[in-house]
Amino acid sequence: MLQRSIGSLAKATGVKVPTIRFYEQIGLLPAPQRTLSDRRVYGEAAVGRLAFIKHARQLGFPVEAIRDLLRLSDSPEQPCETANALAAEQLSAVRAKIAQLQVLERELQQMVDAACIGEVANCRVIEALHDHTLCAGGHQTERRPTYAGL
Amino acid sequence: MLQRSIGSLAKATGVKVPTIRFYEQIGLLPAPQRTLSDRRVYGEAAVGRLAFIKHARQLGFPVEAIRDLLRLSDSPEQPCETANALAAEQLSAVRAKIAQLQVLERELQQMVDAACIGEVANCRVIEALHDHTLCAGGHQTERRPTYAGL
DNA sequence: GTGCATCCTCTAGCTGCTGGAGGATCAAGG
DNA sequence: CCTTGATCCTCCAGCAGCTAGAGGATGCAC
Repeated sequence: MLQRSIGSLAKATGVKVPTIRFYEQIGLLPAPQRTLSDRRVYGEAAVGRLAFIKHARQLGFPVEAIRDLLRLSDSPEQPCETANALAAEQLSAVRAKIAQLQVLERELQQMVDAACIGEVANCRVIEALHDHTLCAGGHQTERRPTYAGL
Repeated sequence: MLQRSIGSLAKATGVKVPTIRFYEQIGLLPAPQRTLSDRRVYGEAAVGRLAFIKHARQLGFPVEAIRDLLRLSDSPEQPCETANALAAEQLSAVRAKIAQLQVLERELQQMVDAACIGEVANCRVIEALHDHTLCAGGHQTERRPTYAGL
């Protein structure tokens, strides 16, 4: 069977070497075997697992959710409701983020549309930032996002 | 003129006390006067400045951009092109983020639509994460975003 | 005077990596 | 055999933008 160094695994998956070590450290990737000189040696399974992680991260799943998804993936006889729930949760987090950004987009658009040519004293952008009442006021404070960093 | 404690300023602006101290530390807010017992004392100007910062943060402006905007706001005889440019830059950053999230939204939607009822072995969600070719592949790795954290 | 709120500084933690220091090891060329 | 450069190791610091806690000093009302 094929054995890989960490650099080879990095090339195969497009995940950087320090990131792979980081995933091992936080327990997303199992600690691999080592050579006599303490170098990590990976089998083919690691490629699949790391690709899974990478894909999930690209979709914005937080690490804790990926941990759950990997556990599920490792035990295929389990019911898959949890996986569905995690995906649904992530979807709604993404949608919430989009909606929030669209509010910002509208307000920024207004600022940019009203852009002045003169001095800062008459600048609409600065003015709008000073006077919150000029905007729709729809943007949120958004502390402690419930789910993903995104 | 009205003098405020840090707690009062926090209440007046909706910005938390440690955050105010943090803004002072990174130089967004000037260091205020102190009482004999070393407590911070703010004037009314601080309310306006902090509200400005809060609003800009809500709009997703990164701290460095806010620093620039505050400098501009402090010297109203300057031309306001920089302010316009910062707003435009922020707008395009927000738009880019929205576009990226919409790609994720579509892919997650597909996953959720295909959600299975049985075991993980047949779970579409897990399968989609394993097999990148099942999705549009449009999502980016998005390392080192050029502008805002958002 | 007693108790609680508020303030102070300092430090560490959050997420998800990224990069560097300082050193060991490996493989290839001369 | 020796050198060179790539790769590997561990550990630690840093990014953004806060947030929270320790441990202690005041302030104020009853």
